Amino acid sequence: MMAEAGRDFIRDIVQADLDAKKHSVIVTRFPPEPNGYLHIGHAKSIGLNFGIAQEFGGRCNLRFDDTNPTKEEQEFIDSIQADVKWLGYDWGKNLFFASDYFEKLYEWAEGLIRAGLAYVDDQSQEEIRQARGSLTEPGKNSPFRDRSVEENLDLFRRMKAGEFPNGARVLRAKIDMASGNINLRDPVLYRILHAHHPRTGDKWSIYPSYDYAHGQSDAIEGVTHSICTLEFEDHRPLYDWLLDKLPVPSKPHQYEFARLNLTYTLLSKRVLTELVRGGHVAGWDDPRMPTIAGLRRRGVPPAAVREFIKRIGVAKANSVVDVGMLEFCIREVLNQAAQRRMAVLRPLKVVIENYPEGQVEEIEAVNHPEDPAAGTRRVTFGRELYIERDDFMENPSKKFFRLSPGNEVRLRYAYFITCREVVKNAEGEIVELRCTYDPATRGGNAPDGRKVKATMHWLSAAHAKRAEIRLYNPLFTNANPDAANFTADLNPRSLEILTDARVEPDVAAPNPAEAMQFERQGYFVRDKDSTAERPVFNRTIGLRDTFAKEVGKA
RNA sequence: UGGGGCGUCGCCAAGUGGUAAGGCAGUGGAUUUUGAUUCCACCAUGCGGAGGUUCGAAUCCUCCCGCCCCAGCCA
Repeated sequence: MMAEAGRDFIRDIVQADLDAKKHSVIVTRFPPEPNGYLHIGHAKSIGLNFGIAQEFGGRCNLRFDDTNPTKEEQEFIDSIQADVKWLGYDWGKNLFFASDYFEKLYEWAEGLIRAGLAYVDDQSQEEIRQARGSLTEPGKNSPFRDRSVEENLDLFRRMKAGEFPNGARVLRAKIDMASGNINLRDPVLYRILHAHHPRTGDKWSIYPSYDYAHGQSDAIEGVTHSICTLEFEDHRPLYDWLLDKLPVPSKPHQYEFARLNLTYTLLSKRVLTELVRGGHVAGWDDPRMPTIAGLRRRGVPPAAVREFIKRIGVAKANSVVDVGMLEFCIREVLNQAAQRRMAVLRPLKVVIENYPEGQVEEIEAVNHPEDPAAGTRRVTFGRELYIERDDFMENPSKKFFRLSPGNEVRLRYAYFITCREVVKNAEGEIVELRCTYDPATRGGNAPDGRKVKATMHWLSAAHAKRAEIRLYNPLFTNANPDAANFTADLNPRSLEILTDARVEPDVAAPNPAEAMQFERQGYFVRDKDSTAERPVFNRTIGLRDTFAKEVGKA
């Protein structure tokens, strides 16, 4: 049932390299910058990198790309590790930081200067930008491009010593200001940043750029296949140039794949950060967020995320995956794993008129219809019950075969009941149903073989526990939300809170099973906001609902 | 209009010259004490377009069209 380990162009390359004996062991790495929480897009990269390491008997390093202290925080370093672990991946002892290599990177930079391949540029940021040219025009050489090695070395050392303010100078690679590839127009290797780094503190006042740090870090770690997203394709010539000029211990190769996009979802770090900062969601782990923390709190099992990652594949074409694909994977995993319980989200009282007042009985219910090993439990039946408001229609449409006046239905595991009377309040709202039951149908089958078209869930009014249930809908109303103006596409009904729901008593206990299916409703998990007197449940995902679809058509 | 990529079913995605995998969605049906699950069937004479090469082309060639990325001292 679970898909086989996928095959894709990157795995094909890895296999070919192995066949050609280019490497004895495959080394990959997942290199997040600790400037935010991980989201499902990162899960694709994690699944690819750790997956390849597993499948080909290699290893995958977790390396933090912490080269910009102005954006990075310990909180993110911690959350990222927790999220990768939760997804089910293990980097073992291979936890690294680009900042571990600052000393070596600096040494190599001096080497570049000595070789006449790098220079200190005194131009302002604006001047550098102007001189870079445009997409169609070549750039101009910096007036400082031909400084002597001695002067460059002196200046670079003083940059390191903290003698100059932020932005005063940069170290640039001397490549080609006329290159059609703008990344090769003397890219910045080091910038002055008087900033506190979460790991190196105030030791450094210059920091390497991504382009300078990344490939060299890969080389130091012996990474064989450095896998990143498409936007770095243009950086590969620079990646290779540096590896070629520097005395690195190994020669990694960079490969690029298309990042994940999902319908009704935005995955840019900028948008996610604004969603949190702007109070549009309750935090990085808000169950509506596409973050790993959000999915976890929502009740999505890690196996479902892994399954999803396998199913969507890896390619170079930009694409937008239907979020329905993720939902399918969640249901697939949960259907097998989740124990069944009954919960009434929007209660409607039912009084069984011919059931003896004060009488109560215990009825056996199975915990999982396809897994006898999950066992059974007892639910209490009595004269006063709650059923789902949606399960009753006073004037039923032709396709509605749940409860309606005069109609007989089955209460799951219990009895057949027939609706005899609808009780309304002064406003005309239905407040109670008077029904009768057939004692001969105990357990849910009629001895005379008579059939019923609907089976409904229910709860004893006296025994059910009150609970808060949170229903989640897509954060955006637009299948392809506008990242530049995302607030316009925000779904005002992304969160619906039901405060008067009822659940079986045991699910309200402090330590219920991880995920549960509330029968005929969907999959739910207990939320961390729960208290002893008020348990809270998140709806992870609803069940497939072809009836709702039918109603929608009409 | 410089450079780098990408275009195969509504959505993902295999395919690498021998006559279009698979999954999701959808549709029809069977089973069902969850309108769930499960099961079965259907769902691209067609591979962005036009030419060409070939016995044979999604795969090779030419031209064209469309989309994405790059002008941070972000990653």
